[in-house]
Amino acid sequence: MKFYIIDASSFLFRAYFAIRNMRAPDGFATNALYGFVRALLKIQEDFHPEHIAVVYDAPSNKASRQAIYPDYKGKRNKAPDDLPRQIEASKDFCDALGIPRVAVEGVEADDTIGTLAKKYEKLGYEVFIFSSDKDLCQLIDVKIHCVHAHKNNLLIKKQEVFDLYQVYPEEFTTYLGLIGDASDNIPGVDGIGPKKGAALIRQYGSLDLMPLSPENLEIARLSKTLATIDLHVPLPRHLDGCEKKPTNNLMLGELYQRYHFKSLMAGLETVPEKKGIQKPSETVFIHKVSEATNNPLHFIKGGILSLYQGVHEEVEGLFVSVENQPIQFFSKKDLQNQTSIDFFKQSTKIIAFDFKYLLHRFSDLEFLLQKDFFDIMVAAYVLNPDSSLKLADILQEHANEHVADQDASWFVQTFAPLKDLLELKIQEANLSHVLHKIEEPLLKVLYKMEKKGIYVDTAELESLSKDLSHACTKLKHEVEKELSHSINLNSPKQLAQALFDELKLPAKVKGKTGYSTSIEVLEELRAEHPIIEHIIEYRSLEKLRSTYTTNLIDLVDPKTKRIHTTFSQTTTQTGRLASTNPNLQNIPVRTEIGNQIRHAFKASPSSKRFLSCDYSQVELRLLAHMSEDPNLLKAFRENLDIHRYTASLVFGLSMNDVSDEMRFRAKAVNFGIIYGLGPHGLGKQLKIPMREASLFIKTYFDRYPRVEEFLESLKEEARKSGHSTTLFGRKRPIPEILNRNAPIRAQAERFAVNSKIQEVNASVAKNWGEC
DNA sequence: CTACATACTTA
DNA sequence: GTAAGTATGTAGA
Repeated sequence: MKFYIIDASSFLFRAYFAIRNMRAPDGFATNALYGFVRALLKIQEDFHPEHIAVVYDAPSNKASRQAIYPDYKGKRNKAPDDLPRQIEASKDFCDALGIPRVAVEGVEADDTIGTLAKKYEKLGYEVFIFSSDKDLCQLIDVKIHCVHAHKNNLLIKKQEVFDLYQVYPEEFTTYLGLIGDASDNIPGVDGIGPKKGAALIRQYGSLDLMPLSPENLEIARLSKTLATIDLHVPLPRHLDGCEKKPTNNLMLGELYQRYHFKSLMAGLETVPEKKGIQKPSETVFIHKVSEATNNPLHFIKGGILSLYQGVHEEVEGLFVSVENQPIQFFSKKDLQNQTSIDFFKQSTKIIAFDFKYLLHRFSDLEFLLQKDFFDIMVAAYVLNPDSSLKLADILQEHANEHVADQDASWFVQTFAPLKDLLELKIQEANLSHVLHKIEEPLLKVLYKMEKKGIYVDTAELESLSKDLSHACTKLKHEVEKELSHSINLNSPKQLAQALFDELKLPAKVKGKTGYSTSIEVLEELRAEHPIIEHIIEYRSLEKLRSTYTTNLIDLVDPKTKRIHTTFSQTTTQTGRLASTNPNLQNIPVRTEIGNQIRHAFKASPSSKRFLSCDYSQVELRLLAHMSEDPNLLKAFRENLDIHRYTASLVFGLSMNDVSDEMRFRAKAVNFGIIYGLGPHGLGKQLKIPMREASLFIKTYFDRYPRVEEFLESLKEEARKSGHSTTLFGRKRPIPEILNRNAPIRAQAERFAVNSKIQEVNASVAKNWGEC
């Protein structure tokens, strides 16, 4: 037996903000109403509930929470003017659809929902609560679940709550007590957010055991009380049933008419037909058929398989299209059976969208990596790194097909013709080498790297994390002592107020939201006040702590005890890779503590060596190669210190006479050149006047004349063709190169200069064997 | 909740 | 002054 509870305000509020400008002919706003009705219809269609209730707020002005904390729900009281009428109207729709409504006088919906859920749980029902209010997570129990209707009916059980928040449902009120809840105006403890809150609960369990100041403990307790749902609301006796009654079609039709819901009106009688690609007549469900018969699969000999990952009838799996065959669907479980595996083994070629991700998700099919494959996402990226890589957009752009629907079986049958189109365009654009010789071999390597993961010594990170925590707390206290009040140093807003309003330090740089407190600004203020030093140190340490210790530890896979990053092959404008979850490309290295973090990456206990390799000055070497500048070539041929050498040329001294300051400046120019930097930028970087910087750059080009010519040729090429091209033919559109607005044009020129150098670098790194 | 801004990390 | 990603806070939908 299942019982469904719907949180009316959650749906109404959400729709109110999500849908714009919807009105009935008489001017009555209908945006929230429409979204709400759509949601009810969808729930009805998806779940066919027999026992169900829609719950409404009915708080009086003396609601109990306001008695405790006058500001409670302060923000929510500013409900928009045209919402209350829609809330009232929504009740008519419930009645027309035969769905019981529940509202208890003087009681908020949360409390009514909680009481109802517990009551029906006791009666032996499995309870599903539809709401996007996270407060309700505290109700989740073995037989009570929440459903996120806006996230494809995502079911939230105990474990999901933990996955989302790192706390269990029974700890949820404590959690809210700590972190607060902005939408309900529950204050929470200052400076404690989801991460800290969860960590405190993991470490100490209850509020009383936590190291909170008496003041904060008081706030946390009060907040917890406010966030706790009352499970003993007096329910009216007639609620015993909560049975769904038949829909009153006549009444529903009238309501649709009144509010002008034309699209829904159509739904009363017939289902509208879809346009575009013909929907396949049939999807064969392997998991159903294979149980019933012995020969379920549409076998192939040497066929091309199109694969697309998706969800069908609430089962995750793979849609497979073979020429002239019905679409076949394999659930994850199906893929473990040998007959299925044999089916895939017979194929000769695979067409997929994001093949690397697909293989991670269906690792039983890992062997497909050995086959000839074509990845639609990667191909579209090679053609144009700037365009959208969503499948629907690719179809639109390259095949002029409108597939707005997210129906996976529609997508998968477009793969074969789409592949032919993309392949043709790639040949025309001379990009076959990039796709087939660089990106496709790389995809396999990346898959293996991600799967293998990298070992990291978590004990070392834990210990660093503790040290950093202590150091940060101490620095924070020092700052608070000076200011004589508490402050959240992570808040630029609070910091700016303290520095520029309270301490009256000179504010210079302004951003969109107020005065900047960036590192450059703070460096300037160093001498002005002793706390600046503390703030600078806090900043860098807190960054290391939050991003590179705690977060990194969380990302160690419990099964493999290693970190498995995801490399994105299709993100950057220049052909570089990007790394996420975590980003392993920006592990600290510059500072002492940064280095300690990097050293936690080491040989795993079961291996002997950890090998680290790096190209030295690869971009400057490429610049030397492509420009053929004699001086730059000489420097690399003779293996000189390139920055020192540049300084000796620019300052007209022997290498031995170059001072550290001179080398520093030359280094800035060497790097700056690669980024297309001009006098303004160099001046800012080196803190010298623009005139001086300008002269500096001029001298630089005098000594490296072919470099100047080369950079100019890059801009010229972009002006002529509208894009940057590399040695291998990879292209990046640079449309603004002829823009009449000088700053925009200048930026486009910088893109043109940098893109080629960075692109060749990326291609060399991606596949040195082919270069 | 989502999107943006700020600040910081790397090559 | 190019190319990225993440944590955090904040405002507006």
